[in-house]
Amino acid sequence: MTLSEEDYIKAIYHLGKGEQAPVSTNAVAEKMDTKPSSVTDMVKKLSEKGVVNYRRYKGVRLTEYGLKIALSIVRKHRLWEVFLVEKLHFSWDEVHEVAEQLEHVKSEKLIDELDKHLGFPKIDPHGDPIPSKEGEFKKAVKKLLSEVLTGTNGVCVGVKDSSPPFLKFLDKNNIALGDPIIVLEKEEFDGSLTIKINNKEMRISEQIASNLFVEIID
Amino acid sequence: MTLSEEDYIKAIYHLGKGEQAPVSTNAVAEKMDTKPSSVTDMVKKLSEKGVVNYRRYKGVRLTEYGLKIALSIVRKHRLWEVFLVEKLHFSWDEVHEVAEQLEHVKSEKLIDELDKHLGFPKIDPHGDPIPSKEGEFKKAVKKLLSEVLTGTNGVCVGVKDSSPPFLKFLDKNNIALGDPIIVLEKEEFDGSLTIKINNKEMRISEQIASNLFVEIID
DNA sequence: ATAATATTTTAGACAAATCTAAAAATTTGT
DNA sequence: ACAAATTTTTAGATTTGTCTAAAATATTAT
Ligand SMILES: [Mn+2]
Ligand SMILES: [Mn+2]
Ligand SMILES: [Mn+2]
Ligand SMILES: [Mn+2]
Repeated sequence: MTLSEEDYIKAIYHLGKGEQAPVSTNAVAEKMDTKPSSVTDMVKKLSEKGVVNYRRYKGVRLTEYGLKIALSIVRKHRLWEVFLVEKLHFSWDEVHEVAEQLEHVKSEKLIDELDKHLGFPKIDPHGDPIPSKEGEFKKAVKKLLSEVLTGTNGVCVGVKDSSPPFLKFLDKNNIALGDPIIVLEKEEFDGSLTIKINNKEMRISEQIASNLFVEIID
Repeated sequence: MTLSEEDYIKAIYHLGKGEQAPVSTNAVAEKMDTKPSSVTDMVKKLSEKGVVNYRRYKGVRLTEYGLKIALSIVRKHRLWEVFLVEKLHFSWDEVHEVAEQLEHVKSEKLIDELDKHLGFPKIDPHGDPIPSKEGEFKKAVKKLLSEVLTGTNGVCVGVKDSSPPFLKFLDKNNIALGDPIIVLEKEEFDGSLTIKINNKEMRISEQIASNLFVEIID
């Protein structure tokens, strides 16, 4: 696969939320920052190659083969992210752009040895699971902070939005993955929350809460 | 620069042996495994960009700007080679192909941190010097084993040919960089040498000797 | 010096990935 | 149900990097 094909496959995978729903041409175009006409062309090519199922006007979805490819790219992307943070002291908001390039390097040995070098990590710096060589990973049981009940006791385990601005916001407010969180109060009016994190009380907006994943502790 | 442009710049650099001599179209074509007509096209484009000086039928040479770019690519290539050998347990004959891809990843921080992570190495696994961030490196004082006098006492410091077959040959015969070498005898007839390496006597062909660099110890 | 040979460039074509503008199909609203 | 709005596809053009075949230039040998 070319670099471009790989990026399309990954976009279709992410938009398909696992694999199921067919993905619209416009959705892919938006995610890839291209025009819908370009997507149509590429999707036809990927269909020829057996990577996706496509019927015009009906959207596109990965085949089993396509899903395998997608998972191998995601695996590479996330392993490189771990490498950048753990070994090269990147912060979690700086890794995406570089991993976006590194994920396309072709060498099975490279990625296997990298995996070993990193101690076979199971999640990336944003809390997302790293697929195994065989494409397996357990979908974490996590919920958006905005959707849990008042009084919930949990641990911060991931971010939905992993753009630099959001991640920098979390850093600035001393919120990191692994931190225990208690939801003290939910404000009806604007959806904002009062939480206790690291033994410190703070108030966060609905927008923040709906981009933070927690694992509930009972 | 695009990936392709970068590979052309690197090829012109290597063929130019430092920088001086103008490089022929055919030489670049051979090294890049393309057709001379493709080289002409690319060289025109690089000339527009100020990367090379080119006058038709007269060959091509890097500008000062072009040399800077070449050195930064060579730096990346060799740092990645060190990484692969030191951290990921690649053997020295496996690294070139992968470094050929990794050298094109764009991120200044990435390469600076990698350099630090590796302890600021000065040479790559094949004994070639790694340019500094500023493009400086000292040209090692090394000679081809085939060109030293009988009785010379030296240390194996590099290879001219770094293709897998040659490197595997050296591995198989227990010849590694850093090994002390004494030239016991030179055979007039076929240019073969009798050497003492690691306290073991062995005979090597002219072809081998002309691809091994030694640093002479007086 | 000139002919033969080798090298290099030009002209024209092609595949990949993209774009714009217009046409076709689908979806939505009344 | 049908008009309007939206989405998607097609047609045709563009850029990058490549190729083949032919023409131009340079080099070599007699
Ligand atoms: Mn990518
Ligand atoms: Mn990530
Ligand atoms: Mn390369
Ligand atoms: Mn090397």
